[in-house]
Amino acid sequence: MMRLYNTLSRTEEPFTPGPGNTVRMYTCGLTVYARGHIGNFRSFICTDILRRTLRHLMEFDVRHVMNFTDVDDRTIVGAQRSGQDLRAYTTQYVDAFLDDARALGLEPVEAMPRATDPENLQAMADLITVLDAKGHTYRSDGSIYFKINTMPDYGKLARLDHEGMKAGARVDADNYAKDDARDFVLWKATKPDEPSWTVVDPPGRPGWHLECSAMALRLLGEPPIDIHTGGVDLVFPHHENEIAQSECATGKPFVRFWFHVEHLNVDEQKMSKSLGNTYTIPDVIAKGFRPSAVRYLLLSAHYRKPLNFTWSSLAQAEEAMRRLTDFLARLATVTAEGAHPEVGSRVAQAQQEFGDAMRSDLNTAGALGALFELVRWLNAAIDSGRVGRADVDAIHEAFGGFDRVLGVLSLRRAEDDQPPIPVEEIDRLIEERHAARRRRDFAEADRIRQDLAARGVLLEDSSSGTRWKRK
RNA sequence: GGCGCCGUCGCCAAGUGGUAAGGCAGAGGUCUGCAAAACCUCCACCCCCGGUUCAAAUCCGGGCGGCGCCUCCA
Repeated sequence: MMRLYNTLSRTEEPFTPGPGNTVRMYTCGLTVYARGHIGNFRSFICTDILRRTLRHLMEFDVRHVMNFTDVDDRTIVGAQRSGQDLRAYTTQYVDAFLDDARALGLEPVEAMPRATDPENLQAMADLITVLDAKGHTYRSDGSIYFKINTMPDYGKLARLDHEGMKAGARVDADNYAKDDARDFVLWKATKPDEPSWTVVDPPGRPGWHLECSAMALRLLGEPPIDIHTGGVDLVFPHHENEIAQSECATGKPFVRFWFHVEHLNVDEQKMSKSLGNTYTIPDVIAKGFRPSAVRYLLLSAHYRKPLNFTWSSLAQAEEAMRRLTDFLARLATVTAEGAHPEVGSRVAQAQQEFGDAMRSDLNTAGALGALFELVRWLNAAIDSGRVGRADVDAIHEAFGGFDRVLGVLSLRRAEDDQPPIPVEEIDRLIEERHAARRRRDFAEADRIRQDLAARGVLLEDSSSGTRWKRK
């Protein structure tokens, strides 16, 4: 049994899918007005870990939808400024997202709808029609609003009370058009030079919250869906309003589990574009780090805790990964035949600990702890000759299982498979160095190693030969 | 003002009632042509003050400090 924290109840609850063995989940994806930064990707990576745990550890089927918000104030302004059509403008950021997602090892999801896809706009129009019929809407200045006071339990997710909002002294700047400051727009009136769609009367463009409800209900079927994910900043108003629209339209609970990922901070402050403290994957690569290290760092802390990003912690992640990959590479040096029962039982113990940690509300740090303890034990066993080829097969299988959940070792391996120097040249230089060492010309041997190191390839000698790795 | 998250070794980070996982960095050793890698040893009374308990980092109360949301935001 897996336990998962549910924002709706503010407690950890046992998780099982709804009817059948299929988990239906929805993730609020990126607004494609700019390249996503690693703060955005923290939430996507944590969601990916959730997805992988459900699939590969719990062995559920998963139907996972992650959307792109490709129409809002920022995308419209961006498109206008660049003189591009909205679709063309947003597509470049969709593509950039897909590149970054691949670099970070995100599993492809079952559907990635865009808000402006015709079938999604139609779904939004249908939702408005139902909400109209049930008396949850009103029109004002060409926009269509959702009327909060038609929903008795509005606010159950964020648990904000009206009094608190009033005392906050910060009120919506354009609430003059609304009956109640808390009412939100379903369908926005557009200015003459803005993109507009006619599926709804009056023509206009989608409100942000409406998109997600429409796409989730269209692509995931009968509510309630099992899990809905996003960053903590989406709890209010976005997710609260999704609940309002969806539940008032369908008359059923919208979502069973709300999964929210805490922020990635920089200098103890939220990483966000408005603060100008963001880093993208290309930024990280330009600094000499690898996407796998970013993935490792972002998954190494619990998803419900704030994580402060520093270049130093990224470097630490890089080193931690190196320990794991060095160990896996070392397995190739084991040549003895046979199997050792105590290796098998130690591996099984680690698998148990790993699974227990992940099932406990995705305790990735605890799971990594189990992994490193196993690595130390196995390294010692190899040192003393207590590991055979048959054990190595079992070890590889176990690590394959760990990595189907973490998705970081294979990512690292894929990066390592693309060394800065052609493999044939590395092999040739290693051979030359061997020759030099055989004639005890250590000056030449060291020169070759230093030359390779300067070009990003490190050599390690051992009794079973020399192996290379990327710096 | 309301709703939340958080404060554990130099750094990162688990643990949420029985006396502190793991990673990085550091010190000493083993191994080694050198260098790595690996292994061994060492390295924390858990923000403060009360309380509950045989027993608290872990529960309760009160502080102090950091952050987020309440307005577009992963």
